[in-house]
Amino acid sequence: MPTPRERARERTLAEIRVLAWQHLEQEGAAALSLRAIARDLGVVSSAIYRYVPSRDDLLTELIVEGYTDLADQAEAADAAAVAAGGSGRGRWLAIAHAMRDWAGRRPAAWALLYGSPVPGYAAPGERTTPAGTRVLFRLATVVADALVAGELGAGAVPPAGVPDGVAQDLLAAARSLGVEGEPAVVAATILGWTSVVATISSEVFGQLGADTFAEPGTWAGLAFAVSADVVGLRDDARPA
Amino acid sequence: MPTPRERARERTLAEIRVLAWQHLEQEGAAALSLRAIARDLGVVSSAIYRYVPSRDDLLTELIVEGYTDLADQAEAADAAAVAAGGSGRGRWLAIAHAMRDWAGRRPAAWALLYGSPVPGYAAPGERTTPAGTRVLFRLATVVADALVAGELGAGAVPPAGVPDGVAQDLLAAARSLGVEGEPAVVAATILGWTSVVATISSEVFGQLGADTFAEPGTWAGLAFAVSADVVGLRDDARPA
DNA sequence: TGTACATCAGTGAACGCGCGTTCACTGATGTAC
DNA sequence: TGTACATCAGTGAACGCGCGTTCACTGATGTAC
Repeated sequence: MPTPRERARERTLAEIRVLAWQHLEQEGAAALSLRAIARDLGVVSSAIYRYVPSRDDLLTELIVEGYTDLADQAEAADAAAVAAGGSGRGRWLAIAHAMRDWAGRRPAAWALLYGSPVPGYAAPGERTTPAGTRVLFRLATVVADALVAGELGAGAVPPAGVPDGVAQDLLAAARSLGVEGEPAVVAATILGWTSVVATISSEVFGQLGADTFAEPGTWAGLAFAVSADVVGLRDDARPA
Repeated sequence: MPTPRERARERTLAEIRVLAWQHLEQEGAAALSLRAIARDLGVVSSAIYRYVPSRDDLLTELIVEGYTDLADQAEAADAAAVAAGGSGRGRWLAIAHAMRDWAGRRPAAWALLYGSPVPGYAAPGERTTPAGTRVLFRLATVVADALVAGELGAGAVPPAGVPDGVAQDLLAAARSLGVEGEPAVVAATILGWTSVVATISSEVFGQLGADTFAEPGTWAGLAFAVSADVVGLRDDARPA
């Protein structure tokens, strides 16, 4: 049973995280400041150091939290698709849309994870990688399941099209995620994932021009469908 | 004929731009500081204001310069491909590789153009858009030329796959670039371009894990080839 | 060619702001006897 | 149940740093007569 003091500490820590995310959403990662958080917390600036070792450490924690939240959403969407009897393509699209929804709700969090690096800060890989690879791992699982189920058609990467060196690297990368697969399939999965991330980023960062699409969701849907094609995930309704 | 004073001014302005790029390359856009530039210029901080109206204005100038330099490279690569009798696919790949080379040489410049937005700064579209759309325009031209030459096979976007609303938006966007085309072709072009940009960004920003690929260039080559497939640019040697 | 005036680059001080982090301290909460 | 001590949240002052921008100024360079 936690003591009152411990519960107060937990509450304060949670509030710090909430405030940190608010600042991040409003001013971006580079502007995240412990002093500003202390101000909002109604506490003198040095008091923050009772809860957070340093600014960079807080940033790392937020990154891990962001990856975790995103992955939770993506996995929940996938689980729902599986429960509804969705095909591999359906699962892929469900994950992509869940990622996009998340990014739309938390644009600065998306920028923190998939935007340009924060100047003067290097994320410690050993803390961020486990959470950071969860979504890609799930997508790889979807593809692996589709392969087993015989749902995987020809993707955009011909088996003979993967140079030897790249094939080696792909197999190693896949193995480090705990999945196995043909180099061409792994390559197509990574390309598809890159394409999903890029579609979302271009929308969140406004790179296509903010007013190009009246309904960005429709455009994203088209882009996601193409990413599924690239991977080779055909639907029953749309055989290869 | 420029007076000596005018020439000195030009030289100082040029030196300011060089120093600004150096700082950008080293610390990122958010850390770009007029005071630091003045220091490097060997001049008191306020003297910068004889040359630059404000920090944000300098940033805008650098963005335009970056887009311009990138587009120059891309167009030169395309022109060389044309001169060498390259196919549409060859031209597309030449442009993609030129973009990647440029990004490799100037990673911070790439981040400035295609990374997450600089906090607290909003680029004035009327100054950046003309330079910013040149590369996409060139790619669209390549696709249009390939269509005329009968080189354009089926892309990843089926003509019936483009929802009406999106088709409208695509035609409008294409027209604003000064090109015409079927919605499906325009959509595929934008998707291909997005994919090229994403491939380069993931490499420059280290999103795939810095050490995933022993030869990142080979991976990029594969990704670019797939992007050309998405657009429908088949080679003589690799018919659809 | 020489002089009077205008232009302009660069100076130095200042304003007001923000930041991360350390340190000795007060005073309340929790714990062991 | 009461007392003595340890733990810990929060204070307030300080260090040393950086930033953008303004302003009155000096002194050299350029121009018109």
